[in-house]
Amino acid sequence: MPTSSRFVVAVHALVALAVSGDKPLRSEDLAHSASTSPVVIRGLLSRLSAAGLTRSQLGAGGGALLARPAEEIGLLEVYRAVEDTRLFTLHRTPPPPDCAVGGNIVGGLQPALTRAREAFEAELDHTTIAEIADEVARLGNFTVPLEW
Amino acid sequence: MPTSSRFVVAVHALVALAVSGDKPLRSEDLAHSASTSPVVIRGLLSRLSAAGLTRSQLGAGGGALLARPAEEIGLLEVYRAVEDTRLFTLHRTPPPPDCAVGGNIVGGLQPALTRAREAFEAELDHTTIAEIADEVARLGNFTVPLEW
DNA sequence: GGGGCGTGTAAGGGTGACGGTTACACGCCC
DNA sequence: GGGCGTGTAACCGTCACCCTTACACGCCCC
Repeated sequence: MPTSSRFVVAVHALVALAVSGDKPLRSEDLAHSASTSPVVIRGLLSRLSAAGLTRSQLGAGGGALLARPAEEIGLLEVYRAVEDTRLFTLHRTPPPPDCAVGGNIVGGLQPALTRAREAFEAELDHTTIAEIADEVARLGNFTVPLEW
Repeated sequence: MPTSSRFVVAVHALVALAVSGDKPLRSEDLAHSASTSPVVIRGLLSRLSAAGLTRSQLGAGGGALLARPAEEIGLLEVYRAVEDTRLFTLHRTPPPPDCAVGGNIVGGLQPALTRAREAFEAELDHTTIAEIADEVARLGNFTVPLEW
């Protein structure tokens, strides 16, 4: 399955906003930085602002800003805000309920799948946009906020 | 993205084989139990046998069998055997290296993504086909091996 | 030893999500 | 008020997934 690149691009955009500080960034700027199109970025920002992670300033000199300090934005929130797909996909058509295995496999398997998903999410929740931004600044040898 | 249902269907097939005991099951039987087609099942069995989890008996009365005790087959092995997609998809086209963020985001983000993937895989590795089979038998109120 | 059963694999088609593009209405700052 | 930038809809190309059909091969049973 092609999983979507939305999560990584959304983190990219949020890190760019964190690095930018108080200066709003246009969707065109973010699109250039992430090698995608402004419309895709605006679609992501639409979801992120609905989740309370960003806000937008209209008009000339406008653009996107973080709605909260980068230290308070965890990767799990970002993941949930932009990713539609589930970690596991069940049978395309449900198995027959009158089958000994088919009728009980979903119920029997679900707890294990849930545990794996929760372990995944808990680990994502441990990291914040600020940590990623700091690491990017360290790798790129620059300081936050960065003047473009 | 539609993620693939291969993992769940593969576990379904392996649980059916575990429940069946020594009696080989045809791809047609497994397909019926999982509400899919025999060709899809054979494609999964092909991957599972390549991974050393199942083996096949040709000819009349033939079918698929577990190559190892169900207690020794972990869900992570199954996942790796049949699933092609990655948990995270990076930018469709790589970000520009000369960008302060674009040039370092992948390197800065990778460790967090790896930790999440490893937590996910470690949790999957804790569960075996035998445990799922036991739970299915409990829910279905039957005993293993089951006569069909 | 031959007939038939069952596997393994390839090819083609339908479906759905994703990402890109174009287009356009609205709101806000200069 | 003019222009900048956002927000959203519509359309399209692409790709993985799953299903179906088809067929060659290997093995068991009679």
